Amino acid sequence: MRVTQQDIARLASVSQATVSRVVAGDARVEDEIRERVLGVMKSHNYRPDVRARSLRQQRTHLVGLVMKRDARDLQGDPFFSMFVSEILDYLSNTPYHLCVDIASSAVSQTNVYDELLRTRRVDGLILVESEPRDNRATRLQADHFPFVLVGNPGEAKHLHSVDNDNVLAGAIATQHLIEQGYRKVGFIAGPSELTVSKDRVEGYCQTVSSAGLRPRIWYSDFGFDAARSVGLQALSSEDRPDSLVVLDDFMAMGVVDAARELRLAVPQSLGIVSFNDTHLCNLVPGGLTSVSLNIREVVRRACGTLLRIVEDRNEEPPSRVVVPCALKVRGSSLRTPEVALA
Amino acid sequence: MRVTQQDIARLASVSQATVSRVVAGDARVEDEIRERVLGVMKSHNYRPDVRARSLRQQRTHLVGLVMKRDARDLQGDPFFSMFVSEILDYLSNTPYHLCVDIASSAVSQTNVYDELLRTRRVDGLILVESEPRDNRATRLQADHFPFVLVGNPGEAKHLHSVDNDNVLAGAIATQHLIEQGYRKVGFIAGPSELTVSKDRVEGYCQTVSSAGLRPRIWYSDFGFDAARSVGLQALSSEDRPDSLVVLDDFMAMGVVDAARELRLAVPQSLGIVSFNDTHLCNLVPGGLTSVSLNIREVVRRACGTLLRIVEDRNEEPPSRVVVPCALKVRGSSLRTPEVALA
DNA sequence: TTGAAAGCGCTACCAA
DNA sequence: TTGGTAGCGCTTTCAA
Repeated sequence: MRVTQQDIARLASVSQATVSRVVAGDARVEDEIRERVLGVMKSHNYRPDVRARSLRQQRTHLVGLVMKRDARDLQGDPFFSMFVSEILDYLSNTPYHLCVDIASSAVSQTNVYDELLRTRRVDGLILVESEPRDNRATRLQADHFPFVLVGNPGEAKHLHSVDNDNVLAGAIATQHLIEQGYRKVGFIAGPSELTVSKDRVEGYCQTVSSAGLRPRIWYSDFGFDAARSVGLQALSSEDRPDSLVVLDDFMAMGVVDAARELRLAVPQSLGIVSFNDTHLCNLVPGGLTSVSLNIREVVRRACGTLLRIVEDRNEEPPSRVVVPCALKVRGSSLRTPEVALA
Repeated sequence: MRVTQQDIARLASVSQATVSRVVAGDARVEDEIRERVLGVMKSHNYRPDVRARSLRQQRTHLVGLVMKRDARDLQGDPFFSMFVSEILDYLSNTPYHLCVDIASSAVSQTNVYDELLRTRRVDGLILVESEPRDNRATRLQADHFPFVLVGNPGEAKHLHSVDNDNVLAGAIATQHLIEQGYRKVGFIAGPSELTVSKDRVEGYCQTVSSAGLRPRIWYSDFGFDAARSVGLQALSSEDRPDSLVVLDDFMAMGVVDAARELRLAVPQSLGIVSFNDTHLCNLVPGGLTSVSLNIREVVRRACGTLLRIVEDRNEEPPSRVVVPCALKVRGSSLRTPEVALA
């Protein structure tokens, strides 16, 4: 059977309350007694039961991550593993653990929300990839539930969020291609409801317009295969773009593959810029130019905020953190490679 | 304040025990009363508190995944995201959730073990990438704690495990290269203590020996960069191998990059075969030949077993499941491409 | 069929 | 400084 504080108390001839104090590191315990209790705890390999503690303290020391995407789309997506491993890295220096869930449909999403939060399974949530009219956030707020949105809160102002300026990111990517001399700059976006996608498209549109160019936009699902087939379609169209901004590295790899199939040389016949700056960028011959969103920093800020508002029971006023992004130029967008070497 | 069964009971003019029965779906409640209680529950948006339930039932409905690797190595590793997303996919049809942790050093590993298990944070564990002398398994067994090892249990027989036959997998990869006419077949392994690595090396050694060839083995850390530099080293050696078996796809990408830098054509001057058959395999021009370990099946069997032994309190006798693996031939190992097209 | 009550293991309050 | 004790919200006997 399991060893409880009651058992330790009996064996050390003290009250259970005293054992609790020793566990909590309370100073008001005589050294001699403390030693005795610690000795018994050690010899019986005692560890407190977090379930009881959670119930009592109204705190589980668990934070939830809800990815809003189909599990199959996540397959091999490096953004996901970067994101998760950065969270784990951050939490490993705290008493918190991570509970991951995934929700694709709106229904399962509400279920996850209910199961995770209303049941008090987790103390707080990290939300990613919100839609503009995201009812999750509204519901969480109504319940005064601690959460941090990684993404653009849009209209919803009174919430904690950490994000890049994705309009800017889209603009940076586009501007770079234009500066490299591309004139038919296209954009392969993600699902059209997503704010990340919308924002980058907006930055893209502003930039091509300013340059007197015409926008060409294609929407694709996430993932290699989806982007690959949309890429094939885009590159087979009559008015073929000479360069593409692609929503993320993984999708960009699909586009690279499409270009390969159509025997379009990158970057000569097709310039490519994407986002996230994951390891994938080094896998393309010559490298894939990508806008680094500094995911590590985004995650650290998000986790930091979340733990703070969890600890102070959501008293802290809503904050919005914008993490700067930066273009990482590699071969896929360099029509003039000698410049890169300079 | 939070709505409890007590509140519902008062509002519905019944006892708290009756509310509990309604929640549990107990048949012994009069229909009229059930309706009334359900009505109050709905109108007050009641959800049971899993913390209290966990304490009472001695069950958290949480399973733990402990990855034994440095968080930074996980960056962008598609194996990780495949593994996790398959688990999430499986669990989404069950009342269980996933708690992920990561441990690099032996110390942090013991901490994770203690924190997760002895504190009863999770009901059971999935262990991956064991070393041969893995004390985690021994400790877990001593405590009669439900867990499933994904990997080779080695000497430790009396535990649940799910695995591929990695000796066979190593042999299949090697045999394929030999059949393709490569004669200096090398192996870039992972950390030498790891059983996966050991087993595949063993299969490799057996196969090259049977073919009258000499083994050439290099050890590398996980990850793209580490494999890349070991690859550079291997391919710069005097007695350069004409082909390489690489421990996983991600590392293989590093080797591909190394080959590119050394201007070695794949597959003409260098044949490559790796393991896992992740999406990365399609990112290499011509494709990367890889041994599919059928991760989805491995995960499903592991989760299935784990939930069974969690539910029956570890009564089920230890089982070992071996999931078959299969070679997926792509361009990186095909010296005679026309054969592939046939 | 229903309610009263015990208790899961812990924290924290109040007395002594 | 220590012990007694009241819950945290729930499930599950045991009586009624």
